[in-house]
Amino acid sequence: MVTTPAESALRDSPYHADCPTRHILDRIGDRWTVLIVGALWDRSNRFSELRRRIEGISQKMLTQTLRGLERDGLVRRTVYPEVPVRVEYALTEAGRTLRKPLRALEEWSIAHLGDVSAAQKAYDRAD
Amino acid sequence: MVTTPAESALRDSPYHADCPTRHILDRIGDRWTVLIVGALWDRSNRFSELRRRIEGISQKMLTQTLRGLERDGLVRRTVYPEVPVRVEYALTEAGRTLRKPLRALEEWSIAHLGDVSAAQKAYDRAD
DNA sequence: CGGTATCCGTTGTGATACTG
DNA sequence: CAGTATCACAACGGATACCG
Repeated sequence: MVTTPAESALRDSPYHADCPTRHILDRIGDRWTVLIVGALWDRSNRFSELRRRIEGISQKMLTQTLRGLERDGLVRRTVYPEVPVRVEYALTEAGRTLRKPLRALEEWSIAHLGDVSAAQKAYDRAD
Repeated sequence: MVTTPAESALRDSPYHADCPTRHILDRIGDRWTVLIVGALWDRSNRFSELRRRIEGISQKMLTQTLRGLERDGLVRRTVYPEVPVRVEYALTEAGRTLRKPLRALEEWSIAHLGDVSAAQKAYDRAD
């Protein structure tokens, strides 16, 4: 039997810091991670390629987010010692397993974000 | 046909700010939302009850997070004008639809967080 | 090319005091 | 009981300059 978010969310303490769902949100909940994972979905990318494809990301945040993903074993960094140096980033097998939960999030968004937006407008008009 | 995170993540601009997956992460990616949704999973709760059940949450963050969920139509707030006043919070039908994506996140966490933790240790030992 | 280092504004969160 | 108001502080992220 699989536990529900409801059950596990309240099973742990203190601060429920080890709620499993909170842990993955710490991992993918930031501004850039899902965009990088998305960009690496089909094939590996060079650093500069990622920078171009992900509009608005700074060099700092691209490096920082990639380092985090590499540290967690979700992305593999490969350096080809050519001149100039070439660095390729690719999802690992573990990284690919993110597909299912990310897909679930995306499907919810597509199905419900219109309602959420309407609810916000109604709420703001009311008060 | 359903789009993948990979495809949709890079379709939009600028900053890919309207990637659907990013939008739901803006909604549930904070520190307290999933814990509150979890606490409301089976039944409605009073304000003080939520405060007791969710260890470590401050009054400010509980209020603030509940207001956001109410504004988005995911939680319904009901005031019973007794003395002293009683306020009940419950998930709406829309709020209950979060079950599927939250469950997917939780299953990933349970299946993979051990590997992630091991990868972190290996990475930190290496460098 | 693929980074690091530094500075700095913004945002998220917590502590505390007060209120209808 | 269920909040609101205010202050303080740390983390996040962007801009810029520099480097192997």
